[in-house]
Amino acid sequence: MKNKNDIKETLSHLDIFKNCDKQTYNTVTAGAVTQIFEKGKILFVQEEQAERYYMMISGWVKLFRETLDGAQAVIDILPKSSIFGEMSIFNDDLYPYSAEIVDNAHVISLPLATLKSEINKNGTLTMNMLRHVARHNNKQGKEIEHLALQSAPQRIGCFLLRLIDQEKSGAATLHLPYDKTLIAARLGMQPETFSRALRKLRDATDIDISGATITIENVKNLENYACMNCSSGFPCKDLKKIA
Amino acid sequence: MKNKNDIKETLSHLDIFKNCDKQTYNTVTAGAVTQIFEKGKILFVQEEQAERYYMMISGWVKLFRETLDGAQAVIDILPKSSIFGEMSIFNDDLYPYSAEIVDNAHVISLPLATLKSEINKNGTLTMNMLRHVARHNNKQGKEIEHLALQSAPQRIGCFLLRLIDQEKSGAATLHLPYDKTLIAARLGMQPETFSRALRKLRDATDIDISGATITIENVKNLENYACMNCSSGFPCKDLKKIA
DNA sequence: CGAGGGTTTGAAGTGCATCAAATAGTGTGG
DNA sequence: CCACACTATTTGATGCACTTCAAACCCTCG
Repeated sequence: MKNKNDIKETLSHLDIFKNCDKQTYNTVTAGAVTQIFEKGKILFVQEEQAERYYMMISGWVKLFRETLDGAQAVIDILPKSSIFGEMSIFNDDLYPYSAEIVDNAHVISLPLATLKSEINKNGTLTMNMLRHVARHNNKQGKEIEHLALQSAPQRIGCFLLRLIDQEKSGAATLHLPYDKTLIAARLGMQPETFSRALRKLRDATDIDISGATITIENVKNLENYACMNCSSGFPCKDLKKIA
Repeated sequence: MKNKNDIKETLSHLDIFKNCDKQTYNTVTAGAVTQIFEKGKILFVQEEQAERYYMMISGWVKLFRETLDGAQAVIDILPKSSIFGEMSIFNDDLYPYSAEIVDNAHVISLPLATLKSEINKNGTLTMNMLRHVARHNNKQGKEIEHLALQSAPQRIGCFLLRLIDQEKSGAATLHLPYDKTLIAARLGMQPETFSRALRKLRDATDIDISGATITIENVKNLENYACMNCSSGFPCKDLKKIA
């Protein structure tokens, strides 16, 4: 359990609060509360009146939209230290997507109203929001490109590359975060396609797969394969930086 | 030919300059010049050092990115009163895409440097940029959804709906702006696919096609077909609002 | 051990891309 | 005004990638 000071400490690392003066910071974080949610919990649904925005401390959330015929588009699956729901202030105060916890999670939520009113008053905060939104923009741009130009195995490769932390030239081991069906949805493909595409990727790049654990001996190899028809040069650099 | 006052007048309608004080406005628009370009003119290429941003007065520009293997992804094709290149200030001052005139055009260009420095000083301008970027975000989000969930005929239908100005329930006539090959690229499909998909759309929705002129007797019909698996309800409302 | 969800595999279908060629349109110079 | 050249658009045939439907296989957990 976190107390008030812990919460403030955690929040202070967020991009959008960088360099903010004490006063503003205190105002904006005033209504913060932490909560624990289990897998399956729906935090909010799209088009609902937006009251609060959220920050992940641990666990994973799925952001998605549903179409009239019931199909679901997974927009993103966010790890810890990501924030979401904050874009509602530019969307007539309606959530632009739904959010569901997909792995037991610890989150902080904050009121949108104070953020919104402070943005109108405080220059630094506004600049931070601007930078934040602009980055998000870049990320989405890449996403569009990937959907249009990459094959299923390449999209998986790109996804794996973004999971690798260190920039080591040698081998890397990682294990997949949430379940494979979800990853498939995140990458816009069917579970079956994911399974087959992963095998194809293995055959093409000498990565090793055992269950949810993947070992990549030669990262460069994977980069060559995955980033071949991506415009942003090799390691999709911009995508990794962004929460 | 526009003189200095005409230019300022034109620019004052831009979203990003809304409500700005005289002082700021004059500073930011100081280096504005208008130019006329012919079809085929490349204004700038991706990753190039960004010095200026642009506003279309007439004609069309194509924004695109090229991948390592030479494939081209058309990001957007913008009509008059759109601005572009301005996002470079959040992209390390490099243009995030290339821009090519696709129809003889009249444009105003402005220096990025002043915009950037003013944004740091002026609250209203910053807020405007923020709103601008946030809208762009919404638009891109929809774009991703469309790529993932809509069929080729549906994407064309959606494109047509966005071209219809009036919200009349009856018939609507419109003619396609730039050539069909470009529309196909904009929608992420091959020209052949476009041609076939357009026929399929015609068969499904009773629209009438003769050359570049399209008559839609029953708009609701088209909406039903095109927006069926789109999450943003019927007439893709948000997309239309944005330049 | 047995139930149930996640994952893989197989077979068949669909949609879009690609290659190739015919056709329609457009602008040119004679 | 016509013939030619050139480009846009359409049409056909074929192939590949991903989806869909179905069934088997795991694996975990009660």
